[in-house]
Amino acid sequence: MSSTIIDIARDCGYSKATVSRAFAKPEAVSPKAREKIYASAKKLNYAPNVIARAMVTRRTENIAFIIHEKQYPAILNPFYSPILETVLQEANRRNYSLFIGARQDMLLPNNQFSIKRQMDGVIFAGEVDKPLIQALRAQSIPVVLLNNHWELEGLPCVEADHFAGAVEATRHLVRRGHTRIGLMAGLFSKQVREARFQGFRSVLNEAGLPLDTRFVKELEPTLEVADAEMTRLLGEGDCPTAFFCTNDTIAVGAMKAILRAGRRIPQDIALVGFDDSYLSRVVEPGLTTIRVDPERMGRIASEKLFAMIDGGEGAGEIIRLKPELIQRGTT
Amino acid sequence: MSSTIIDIARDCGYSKATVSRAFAKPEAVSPKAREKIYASAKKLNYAPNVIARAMVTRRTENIAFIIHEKQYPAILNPFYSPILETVLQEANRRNYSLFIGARQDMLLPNNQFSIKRQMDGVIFAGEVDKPLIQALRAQSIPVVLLNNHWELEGLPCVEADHFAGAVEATRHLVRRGHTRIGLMAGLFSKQVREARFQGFRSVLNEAGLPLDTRFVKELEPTLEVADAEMTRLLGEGDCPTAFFCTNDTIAVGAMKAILRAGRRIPQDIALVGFDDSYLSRVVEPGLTTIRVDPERMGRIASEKLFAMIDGGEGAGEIIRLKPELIQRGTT
DNA sequence: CTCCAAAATGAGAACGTTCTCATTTTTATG
DNA sequence: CATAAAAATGAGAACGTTCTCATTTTGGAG
Repeated sequence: MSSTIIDIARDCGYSKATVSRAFAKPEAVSPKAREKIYASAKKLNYAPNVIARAMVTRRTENIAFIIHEKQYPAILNPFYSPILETVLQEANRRNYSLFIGARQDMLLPNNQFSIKRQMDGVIFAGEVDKPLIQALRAQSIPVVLLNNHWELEGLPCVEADHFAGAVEATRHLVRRGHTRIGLMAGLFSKQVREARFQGFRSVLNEAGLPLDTRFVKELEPTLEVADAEMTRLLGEGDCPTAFFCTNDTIAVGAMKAILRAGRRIPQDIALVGFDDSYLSRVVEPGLTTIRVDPERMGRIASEKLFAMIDGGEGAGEIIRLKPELIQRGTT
Repeated sequence: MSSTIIDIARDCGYSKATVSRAFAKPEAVSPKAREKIYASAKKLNYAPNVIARAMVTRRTENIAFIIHEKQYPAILNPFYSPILETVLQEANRRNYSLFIGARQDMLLPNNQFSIKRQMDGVIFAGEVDKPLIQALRAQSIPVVLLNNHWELEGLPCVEADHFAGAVEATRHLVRRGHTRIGLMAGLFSKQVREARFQGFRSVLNEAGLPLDTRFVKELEPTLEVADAEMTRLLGEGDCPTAFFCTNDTIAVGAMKAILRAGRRIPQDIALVGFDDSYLSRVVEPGLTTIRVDPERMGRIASEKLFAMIDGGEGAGEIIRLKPELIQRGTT
C-alpha cells in the first residue's frame, strides 16, 4: 500500500541507507541527494515507518501518563488535567508522543503485569499501584511518580506538600477570626488524606481551638456528595463559620448548598478549597484556595523523566512543592 | 537488557513460533506448553515486544485523538474532554491505546505532513485541518471528524446539530416571554459559528423580534473575556433581559459579571449556554444549557473509526446529533 | 595534475516478532 | 492395533528501518 524506503531508493537512484539518513539526519546528506530524495518521497507519498525505526533504535519516542484507576476518569480530573496538559506539551517539545494509559492495558495473557506498549518512560499519577510499578521497573522503564511517593523503592516523585497546604489554609481561617472551623475531607489516598488532616489538626491545636468531630466529614470528592453533605450540616444546629475543604470540587459543592440555603459567602460561612483548579475561578464569589502550580509539577516531572530516559539512572529524590494561598472571595 | 522470545524459547525448550503463539493466541498452544512458557517468561521477565509485533502484523493498536491547535489546550477544553474520555474508554475496551496528538508532531524534515507515529486510525476534532487530513488519507489511514464536517472529501463526521441547538435555546427564551434577547457568540470555526448564529436569528425572525446589534457580540470563548464583555454590556443602558451564549464557558463568565453587579439570575437577566459541560453544574444557580451527549458522540465516532480499521472503507456519512435543552436555574 | 583528507554513499547485518507451510504428535474411530 | 484426522509444533522468510564499516566521490593544497 504505502511505499517504503526501498521504493524511494529505487526511484531516486540512491541507496536505502542514504534515504534513511535524509530523514533521520538530513545534514549528513548532500543537498543534491536530499532534494532528489524528498522529491521522490513526495511523489510516492513516502513517510518513514516509525515502527521499523523504533525496532532498531530501541526508542519509541513515546511516554505514557497513567492515572491510578481510583482517580478516574483521568482526563476529567480537574487536578490532574492541567498537569497532563503540561506533560503533553513537554513531550511534544521533545518530539515525543504522549499516550494516556489505563490499567488493564498492561495485563498479559499469562497474568504478568507489563507495559504492553513499548514506552520510553512513564509518569504515574495518584495512588501508587505497586505491582504495576514493580513490573515496569523489572523491564527497566523509567518511572516518575506524581503526588504519591514510595520511598522504599527510591523512585523519584514530584508532589505537593499536602501538610503545609492544609496548614496554610487553616491558618488563614484562624487569622480571619474563625474559632469554629469544620473540615470536609475527600477520600483520597491514605498519604494525601493523612497529610492534609494532620495539617488541619496541628493548626487547631496550636491555636487552642476545638476539633468538633460532628463537623469533620470524610466524603467522596464529588460535587453532588459535597452538596448533599453540606445541606445536611446546615440543617444541624451550631454550624461552624468556616470550612476547610480538601479540594476545590468539594468546596464548590459546598458553596452550592450554602448559597441555595440563602446563606452568604463569606459573611455567614467562609470556605477554603485546595488545588486552585479551574473550578475556583468559575464560581462567584471566586474560591479562596491552595495552589500548587500544576504546570510546575508537570514540567518538573517531565524533566525528571526525560533526564532518566536520556541519562540512565535517576536519583529517587522526592521533590515536594510548596503550596501558596490564593485569596479570592470566599474568605 | 530485557529478554526476547528467543531467550524464552531456549529456556523452555520450545521454538520461538510456539512461544509467540502462547502470547498472541494462547488457545492454539497445548496447556502443557503454555505452562512451561509462562513459567520461563516469568522467570526471565519477558514481555512481548509490541514494536516488533506491529512490524509484522502491520497494526499498532494505537489510535490518535487530535484537536486542532485553535482549540488548545486540548485536554482542558470542557467540551472535548468528556468526548476524549469516552474515546479513551472505547479504545481500551478494544485493547487499543490512545495517543493525544498535537499538530507539530507530524511534520517531516522535508516539510511533508504525515502522521509521524504509526496509527491505525485518527479522530480529528474541531476545525478541519485540510493539509494534514489529506496527508493522512494519502497514507490511507482511517479518519473520523468530530464536530466539523468536510463534505467534499466524503469523510465520516459526527457532529452536533448546531443550528437546531441554537433554535432550541433561543426558542426557550422566547417562550419564557423575553422580547429583548442578546447573543454572546464564541469565535469558533466558521461552520459552528454560522450554524449557531443562523439558529438564533431564525427564531427571532419567526417570533417577530428585533435583532439589536449592540447586543450581539463575538468574542474569544474564555471566562475572563466573557466576564469583561458582560460587565461592559451591563454598563450600557437598555440591557436585554436574556442572553444566548454559544457555549457554557461564555455563559458562566457572563454569570460572574451579572452576579457581581448585584443583578439577579434569572429574575433580572436569564441565560442559556451551550454544551452542558461540567461548568453548568458547578455554578449556582445551575446553568440552563443545550446538551449534545458527549459520550454518545465519542462512542459513535469510535465505533465508526474501528469499523473503518477493521472493515476497510467507511461511508462518509455525516451523523448529526440532536441537541436537547437542559433546564436549570438560569431561566 | 597529484595526493590526501573529508564528505558522501553503499552493502548488508541486525532489531524481535508473526506468518506460512511443512512436519510431528496426539486423539478418535473402526 | 492400524489408520485417518486433528492438533501442536518447528523452520525460516518477512516486516522496514538504522547502524557499522568499507568504499567511492569531492574539494583543496601543493
